[in-house]
Amino acid sequence: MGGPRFEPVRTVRAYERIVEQIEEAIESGALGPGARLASERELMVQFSVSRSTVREALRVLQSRGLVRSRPGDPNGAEVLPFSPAALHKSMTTLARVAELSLSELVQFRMVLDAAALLLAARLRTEEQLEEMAAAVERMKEADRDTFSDADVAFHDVVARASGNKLIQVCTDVVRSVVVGLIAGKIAAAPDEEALMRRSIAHHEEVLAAVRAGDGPLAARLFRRSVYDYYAGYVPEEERIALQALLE
Amino acid sequence: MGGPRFEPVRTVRAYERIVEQIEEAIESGALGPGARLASERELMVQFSVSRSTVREALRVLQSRGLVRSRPGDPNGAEVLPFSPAALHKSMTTLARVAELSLSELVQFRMVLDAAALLLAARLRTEEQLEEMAAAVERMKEADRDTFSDADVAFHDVVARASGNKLIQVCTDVVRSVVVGLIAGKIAAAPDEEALMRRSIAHHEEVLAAVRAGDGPLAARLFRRSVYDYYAGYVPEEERIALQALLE
DNA sequence: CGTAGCCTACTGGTCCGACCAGTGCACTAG
DNA sequence: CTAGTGCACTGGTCGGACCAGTAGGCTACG
Repeated sequence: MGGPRFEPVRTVRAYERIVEQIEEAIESGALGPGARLASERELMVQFSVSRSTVREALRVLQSRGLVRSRPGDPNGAEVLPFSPAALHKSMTTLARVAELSLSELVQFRMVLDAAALLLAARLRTEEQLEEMAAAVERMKEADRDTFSDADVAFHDVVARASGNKLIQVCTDVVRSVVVGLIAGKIAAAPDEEALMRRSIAHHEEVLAAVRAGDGPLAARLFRRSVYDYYAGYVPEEERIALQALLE
Repeated sequence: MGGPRFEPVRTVRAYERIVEQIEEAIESGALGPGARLASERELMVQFSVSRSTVREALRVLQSRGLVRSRPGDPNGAEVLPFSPAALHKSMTTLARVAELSLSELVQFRMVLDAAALLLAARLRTEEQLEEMAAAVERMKEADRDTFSDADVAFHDVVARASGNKLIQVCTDVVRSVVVGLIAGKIAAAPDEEALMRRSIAHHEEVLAAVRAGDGPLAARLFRRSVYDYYAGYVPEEERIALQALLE
């Protein structure tokens, strides 16, 4: 004992090394969006591996949303601009295997969008205010199908105005996961017409608060709005958890 | 014109179909954690595809953190319990390619952990309060290396006490991404000793607020604590964005 | 001379068969 | 009965093959 300290060696697969290298090139910016990787047959020469190994690496990169392959493309795989698709996928998986309840997701949305409003109330530009107002107008004239589009547009502007890209992406992801979950239980929807009218009124109040620069008020109003909108979908015993965020 | 409406056909690759099927089995619970998939050679019979195709599907599932393969394992791939590893990976990628600033990440942490505190102040059990207290005690006796472990432990209990698994996972992910980013610029660290003392004092105040059931106070104190701790790492022009959350 | 259409040289998707280095278990030799 | 060995599997990697696409050059026709 007391000899040289050996470290356990971690056998690392060939395809993982390839993933690491290409990933590094993309994340460091050496390969920007739109750039092309060499063809699989050329990559197998560059990496000195077989095509199977190259392909397994590309599959991983593709599942992470970093590249895309198209058959017949004379160039190799294309480097994609970042998209929250992978984040969305992970969160959807989380929602299913961890059995996330709707109330947990709605809670999360209340937290994130409220934070976005808090920041947006301070940092929004005049132009963004106009965009928000336009979105609310569209909500008024919308029917059942286009209503949520306008709703999304409103909150998208808010998220952008927050100046925090992470908040922007996450609000987007969470919102779509919630919508996906709601879609499954649309049958249980209460009176939609009344919900829409109420939601519009709330949005106008929120917009006014943002315009006035009162972030805390906007956040508070928004949480109330979300609660009102989703409470009908949430089992009664879970509503208490949502109310905890209303204060 | 006016003929039957045709929909564009999306060519779907064989390995994607396999991914879908296995994914569905896992997410629906038909295959729980610890369950074993058949061996690759058997799967290629079941799906009527070649082993390459099976392997590409498994690579994708593996990169999503759903299964793990080990060479020599007499059973097939193992179904893993959900881990936020995939979520973590996606967010790290986002941080790099979207060039997330440290302040954006810290901001996100302020928002999420504050929300966790807000909920925990209402829902925490006596036992969890004791865990939090124990973590703070460990912070007092810790040196530079173990300090952040105790810090993490404290906030982990809080996140658990919030009763929201999504918040729990996301706080964890964001925290480790922040730590990973900080580690790169540890050279720029200000006086750590003073930071630690101050952080401990703040944690005690937060704990007291949680014990008293005053969520808003706990959240406010926490945001201040995070700000004090990280402000030194953040470029001056970005601090304003953080201060917006202090109110 | 210009252009419409074909043709070829690529691409990725899939399949097959093979070999290697591990692992676990049954079987055997002590 | 136990210790040790070998076998029958596993996944990882390789090489070659074929197919269905695509893009762009080339040819033949107007």
